[in-house]
Amino acid sequence: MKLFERYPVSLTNSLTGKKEIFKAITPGFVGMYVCGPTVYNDVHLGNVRTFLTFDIVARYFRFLGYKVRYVRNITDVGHLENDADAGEDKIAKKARLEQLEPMEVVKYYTEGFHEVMRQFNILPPSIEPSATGHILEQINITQNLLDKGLAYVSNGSVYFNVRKYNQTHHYGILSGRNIEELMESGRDLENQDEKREKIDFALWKKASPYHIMRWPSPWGDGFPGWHIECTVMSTKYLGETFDIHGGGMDLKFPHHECEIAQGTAATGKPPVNYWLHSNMLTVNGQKMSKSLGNSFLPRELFAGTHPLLDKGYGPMAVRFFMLQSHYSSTLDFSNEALQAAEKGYKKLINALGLIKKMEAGPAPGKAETSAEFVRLSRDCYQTMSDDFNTAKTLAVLFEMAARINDLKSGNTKLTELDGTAFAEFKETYIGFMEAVLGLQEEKEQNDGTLKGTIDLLIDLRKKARTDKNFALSDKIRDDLKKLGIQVKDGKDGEMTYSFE
RNA sequence: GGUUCCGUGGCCGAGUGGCUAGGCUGAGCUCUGCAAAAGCUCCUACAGCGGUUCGAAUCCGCUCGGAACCUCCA
Repeated sequence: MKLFERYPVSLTNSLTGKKEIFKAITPGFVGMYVCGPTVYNDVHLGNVRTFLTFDIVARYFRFLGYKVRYVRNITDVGHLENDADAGEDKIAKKARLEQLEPMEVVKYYTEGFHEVMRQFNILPPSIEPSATGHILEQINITQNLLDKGLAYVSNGSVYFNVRKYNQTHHYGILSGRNIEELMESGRDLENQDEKREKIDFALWKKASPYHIMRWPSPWGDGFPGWHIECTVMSTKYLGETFDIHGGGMDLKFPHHECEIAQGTAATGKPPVNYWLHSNMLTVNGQKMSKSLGNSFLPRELFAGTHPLLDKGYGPMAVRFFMLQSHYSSTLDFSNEALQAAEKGYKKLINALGLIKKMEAGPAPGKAETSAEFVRLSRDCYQTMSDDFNTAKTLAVLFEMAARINDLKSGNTKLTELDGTAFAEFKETYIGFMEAVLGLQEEKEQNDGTLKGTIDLLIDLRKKARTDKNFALSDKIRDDLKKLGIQVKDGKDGEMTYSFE
């Protein structure tokens, strides 16, 4: 029996607002699309949270034995400033401001994005398509929608006819809106006389003579609208209907709503079975965003240079911090919370190091103790299968860590466990820590010289303790502590150390 | 104004009808030459008011407070 049959995953589908049992379109396979970054600027921590959420989703599905095709795009054209149809292209604007080729902007920030993903141990997707690499497909689907009468050409641009679509489908199905309300509440924007209705959105935009990003099309030189790229790239690599579409909560409307409308209009089928939305990272209760000026850059966080931080935090501590809450809840970012997370993270990592070195004997062990270890192992699967509840899973891992420390200190003897129970426990703890949650040891910044020097001091301290020269042994320990190296005395004279 | 969500112990945060979440902090104990680490114990909460129910943090209503979306945003 496959793991995913034993621990079926339930997830909250934004489309229905309910928790549903996940059923793959093709048994054993998962197709997932996630809206990636627009590469016109540095990614901040709020962005990281979303990509972390779906990293966990992909990792867990794989861990359960699914074959996952995870597509996450790079938006390198078409994402407009201010308003989806009247503003300036974000990439083009940045390129103009910095006097760069658009592709220079794109390359620079794409690499920056990848570097940040690596630092947080967020695994790369299976396919990372870019919008500019799919101009033809975007033109084709736009033509398709025109042919079906669901789009219209206006002054060299092409717009999706929302009202027409709404006659046979529900525009607003995802965000719980109806077009009458939208017509009333939407803001009146300038330069929109090209559109028949203000809720219509651009599939293709005509390029002004000065616009630097442009492609020829049946409607003249121009560039694709924002929403269409995701429809094109998701269906191209995952099929007309695929399993999961993810993204940040703030993309639910209008972006994902438009994707549903376009996709459904083009193929006659709903594009996605399960919509997943990750909630926002907040600072003092407010959404972290570039426009509000309250965003943190990863490098500010690592170095501790942001005014709101007392010190720097490693990417793994931050990863742990984010995993302590459920992806569907907002998470408030604060110095205190981060400090607490750092300590908790170290506890789990310490236990990870310990259990890796432990081996159980073939002894039959005590039934009661063995049963508890097995129960904890299964709880990990149960909590993760319950809508990827990483917070609950961490709670189980903390219990497991306590048991590991018991084994280390001898409170529980390894011989009390039967071999299979211990093996399952060990495999589960390591698997959930590393493969599922992606928590690993922070990269040590020390080299061989430092390590050798510390080992020498430790040897001297051992000698001093054997000689009962506690003044000297304490001095070595205290002075190392001042340098940020914590020496711990174990039983039978062994010593370990860790960096703080 | 419309749509949606949230308000949990000193702090962060799970939890959607009955059973200890967990982490951090603080106090105590055990272990230790002393520490650290670790284990154990304690501090035990659900914004307010009303209702449903044998029973509610969990369902319903109202009030107060906060947030997101309706404009680019992960």
